[in-house]
Amino acid sequence: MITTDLHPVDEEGAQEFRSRTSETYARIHGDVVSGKLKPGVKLKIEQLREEYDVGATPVREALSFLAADGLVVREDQKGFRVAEVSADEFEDLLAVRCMIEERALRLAISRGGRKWEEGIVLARFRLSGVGRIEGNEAEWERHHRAFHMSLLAACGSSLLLRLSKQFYDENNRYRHLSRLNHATTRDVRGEHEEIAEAVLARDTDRAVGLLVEHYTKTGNLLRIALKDLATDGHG
Amino acid sequence: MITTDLHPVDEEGAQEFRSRTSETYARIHGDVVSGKLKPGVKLKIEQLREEYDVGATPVREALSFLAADGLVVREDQKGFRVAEVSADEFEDLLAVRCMIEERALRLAISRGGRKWEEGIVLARFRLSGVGRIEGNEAEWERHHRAFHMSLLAACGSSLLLRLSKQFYDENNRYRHLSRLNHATTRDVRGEHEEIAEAVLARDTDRAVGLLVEHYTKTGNLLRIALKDLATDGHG
DNA sequence: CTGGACTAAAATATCGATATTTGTTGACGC
DNA sequence: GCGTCAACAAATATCGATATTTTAGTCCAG
Repeated sequence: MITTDLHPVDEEGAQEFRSRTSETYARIHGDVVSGKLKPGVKLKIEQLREEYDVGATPVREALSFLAADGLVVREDQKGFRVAEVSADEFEDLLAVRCMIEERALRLAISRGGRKWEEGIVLARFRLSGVGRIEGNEAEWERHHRAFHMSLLAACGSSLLLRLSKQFYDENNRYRHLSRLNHATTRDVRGEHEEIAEAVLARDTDRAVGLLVEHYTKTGNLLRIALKDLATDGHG
Repeated sequence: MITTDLHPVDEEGAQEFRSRTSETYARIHGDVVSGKLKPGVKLKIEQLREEYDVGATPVREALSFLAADGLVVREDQKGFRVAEVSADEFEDLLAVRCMIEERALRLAISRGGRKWEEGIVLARFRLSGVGRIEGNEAEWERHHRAFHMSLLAACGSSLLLRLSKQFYDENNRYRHLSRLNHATTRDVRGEHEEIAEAVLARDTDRAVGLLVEHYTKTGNLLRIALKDLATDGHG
């Protein structure tokens, strides 16, 4: 297992953290992904120190980790800032993500066993259960991430899983920044059902096709929203 | 540009660092990749502090960054240690790396222009110039990395480039750990020439085939060496 | 012996303070 | 005016010291 426990929660939320650094990492990570911390914003240590009520060391450590993740950019002697977004970067991300997840999904379908199937069923059930009524946003987000990861869980490659999670989060940031409601725009729930069915039926090509289409559809919407963001978002 | 300047040198070596953190990161990174710091060993802050003559903060920041890179593992309240290696992890790495580089190479060949070609020619020349006589190891390593990256440089995807570099380094660690001499075992120089020729001739399929074969060959040797490492390396 | 609980030592994680660097403002000379 | 440079202010990077947690060792009860 290459990954470190600094990474955000995978399944159940509301864990307790064993270090200030982990907690601070999770919080900043969440704030960047959710768009609360906007692209390009300067991340002043003193400010974050106060915001999260913690010392400078955990803040700097969390930011260092985030920098390697790609969500934050560091420049020596000039501190940290939230990574910029752009249409080009997004295209790049989407394409690489599709490639990674396709591979992971194919492997998972060929290798996955009973336990993997049950994980998908469970994740699908949870996701379908929580409507996106306001207040449940966070919970829906968590279940949505868990669902998508459950599909790949049995791929047998910790590297592919790590990358899938990382890119999921990065893509998610774009979605939030575009204020794209996701669930309201299309029949996302239906798409999830379809994907889950295809996967569980071991219909590999169909599953991959649906998954990539799922991402591409969102991508197309994001692409449009990004243009607006680029034009009026300067300020 | 998502990457941060903490990453190790890409082209010319012997740069000066603008912060203790960068320098410490580069040094630890080098020591892990070169195998001087062996898999599983505990990275005690105090010890590193002394070794690199630097405070605790830069050390911890560098380690946090390395943890996200995957070269180091962190466990809350238990500090850092060098990431373990295993045959399985290596297979995983090799497979993902081939996929990533294949994509990057195809894109580079289709998109690359005059400048990209010149970069390859230059890198090939430099690599061929420095024989692997003892003492030149470091220089050869640098040119070798630069050569492989020059092939992909024009792929147009900063993400693919970032991943390629990361996986190159990780693969390189396995090579060093296996004490595989690389250059002596096969006609590696010839392979590099062949690859460069195919790439410059824009013979995409051949280039990809050669590159993947190049990695796979090394992989096969590493696989053997790894078994030995696993059996007698316990100590 | 064996195992659990307590103690001492080591190492981590964290804070508060300081030195260095960068950014900014405004006076001065051209 | 306009660029330049110096002093000041802000922020970063870094250190040294402290609190907390883990680890190792030891002693006794069973």
